[in-house]
Amino acid sequence: MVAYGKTLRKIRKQKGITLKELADGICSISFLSKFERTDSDITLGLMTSVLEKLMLSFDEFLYIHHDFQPNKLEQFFKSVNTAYMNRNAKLLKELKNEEMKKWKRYGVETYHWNALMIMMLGQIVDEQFIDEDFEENDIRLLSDYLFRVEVWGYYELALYNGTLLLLETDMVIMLSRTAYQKSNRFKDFNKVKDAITTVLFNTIIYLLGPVNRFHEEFTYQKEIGEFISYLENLALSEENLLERVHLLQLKGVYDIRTGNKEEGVVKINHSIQILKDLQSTKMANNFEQYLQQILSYLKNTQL
Amino acid sequence: MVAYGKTLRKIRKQKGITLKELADGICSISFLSKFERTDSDITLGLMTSVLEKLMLSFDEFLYIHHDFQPNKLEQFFKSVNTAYMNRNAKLLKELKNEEMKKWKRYGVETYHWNALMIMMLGQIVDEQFIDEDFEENDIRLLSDYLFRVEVWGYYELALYNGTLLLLETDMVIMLSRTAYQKSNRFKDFNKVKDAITTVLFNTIIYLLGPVNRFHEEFTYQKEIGEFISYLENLALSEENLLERVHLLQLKGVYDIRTGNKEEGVVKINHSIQILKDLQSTKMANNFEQYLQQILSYLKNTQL
DNA sequence: TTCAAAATTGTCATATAGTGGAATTTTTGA
DNA sequence: TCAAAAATTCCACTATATGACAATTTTGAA
Repeated sequence: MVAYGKTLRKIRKQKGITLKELADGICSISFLSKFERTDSDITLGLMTSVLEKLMLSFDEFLYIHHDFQPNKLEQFFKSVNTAYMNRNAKLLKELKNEEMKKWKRYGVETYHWNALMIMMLGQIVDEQFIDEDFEENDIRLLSDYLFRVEVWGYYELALYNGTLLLLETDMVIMLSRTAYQKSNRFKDFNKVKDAITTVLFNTIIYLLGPVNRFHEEFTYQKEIGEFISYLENLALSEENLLERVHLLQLKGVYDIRTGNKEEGVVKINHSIQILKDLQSTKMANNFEQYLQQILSYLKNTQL
Repeated sequence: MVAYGKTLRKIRKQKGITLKELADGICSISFLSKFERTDSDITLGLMTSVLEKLMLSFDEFLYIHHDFQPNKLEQFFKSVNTAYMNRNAKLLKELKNEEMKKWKRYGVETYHWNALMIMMLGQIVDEQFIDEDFEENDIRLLSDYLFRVEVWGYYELALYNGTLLLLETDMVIMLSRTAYQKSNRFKDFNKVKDAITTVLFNTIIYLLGPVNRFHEEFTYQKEIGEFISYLENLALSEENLLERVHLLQLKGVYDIRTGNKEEGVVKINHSIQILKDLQSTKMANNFEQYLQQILSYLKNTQL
């Protein structure tokens, strides 16, 4: 049994509410007291009523309970992502092993997908990463799962975001389309909406390709247009300035990629200027570096 | 008992997981089946494990359960806010009466605060709004509550945001300071962080005062500086472009308010330009209107 | 400090959450 | 189409969540 009761008592006291007031109309005083002292667990239905009366959402309650830390799911993706960003292959391996263990213990495939995602990220960090746990058609199984799930939530989106880079182009196009369609009902739920947005941005970046292939012919005009329209649909609200700046930049890259070099450079510089104006220096620098990379590459290939 | 079980079954099926797999290590298969058929409620502890295994947060689960609608708390503030924005006094009155009823029934003060907040908003919409339910020292009780609560969560911040406009200046300064300090631990919890940010912006706007008092002497330089520094602290992350634009605008207003008219106009125009560049037209228009209002007022008072 | 009222805890009865395994239904695949 | 296997439900039983009320502790006003 988890010690949620103590957290409840703490919060109740902080708000200056008595057991009687809180219990009234929901459950008996003595039981609430017992729950708060962790002498008993509580039913989900009762807990719902109690939190409602305290004007607390479940997530806020759990956030406090976990000492102001996000829930386990978010923590998982956060720690994987941090390890990946720091190119920490050892930590990634540990995280992978934990998930493999859970998979073998419970037989629930989700733990398997988690392990797979970590292995795929590990492979980018260190070419020697993949071990006996990885089998050739695992990726196939993973994408089968993603196609099969009828509603994509935060989990599926985060999972896909972690694996997208290593999938085939056709697969990415189909899956990203699926992702958008099957997560659409969450569009007013910020956490999930952000994950969809990330998928769409990553897809566009993937389709534009790495800079050292910018001289090759480009064939994804239609698809990029499609994903941009999804993004505009989603982040329609005027308040999503970050998304709008990012989109402006990517439209610039797209222009360059499709031959409109001058127009593209103008757009990218414009996005950089806005970031500088708002003192978002790091992001501005990243954008600038990327632009320089593109320009110097184009110069070299034209010689 | 609430029919959470059906939602669980739906999600489990969508993810292609069997009762056996999900129950393994958590509870018996037969019980999980019973819960899913709403033949039994479930303990909070068990539900936590189940959701963890499904890679779902409580909020996401409840969001699905409520047919992709936000939780009751958010819905409450949302509906109050919509009614206020639409200047719908009748609807506000209904909402108020509901909260009064709950207050009288349970004796829990939170419902009283809700009713008070609605009455205060109602008073702005319609001067005849306040009725026998409102007593002179109620506002006092409300601010006492806000001072007393040791940790401000989403509820307290939303409540304060709804009442701030009608409080005395000294009270606003103290309460906003309290709000910032006592909600600080939530700074990584987006929903609450947004509420803090709103409080701080509203406080700054409040302290700058209505345009038709811009000729009066200004004495809140120190306080505005304090609240701006809180904001910069909170929304430090480079990604909060909206907050940065908004802050730029308010710094401009501050400049004008303290005599630096030229500098202020430059800042505000800059913020407007950025919004226009990003096609956030409505916001740009609002900023522009506000600027025009200020300028024409200053012109008139100087004649 | 004292004492009554309010708030909380303890005790015991009972309703129901939760288990194990047999029975039934559904799915699979030859 | 039909067994065999897998998944789910049913049923009898146990553990524990929950309620009623008495006992105890805390609060706060005099």
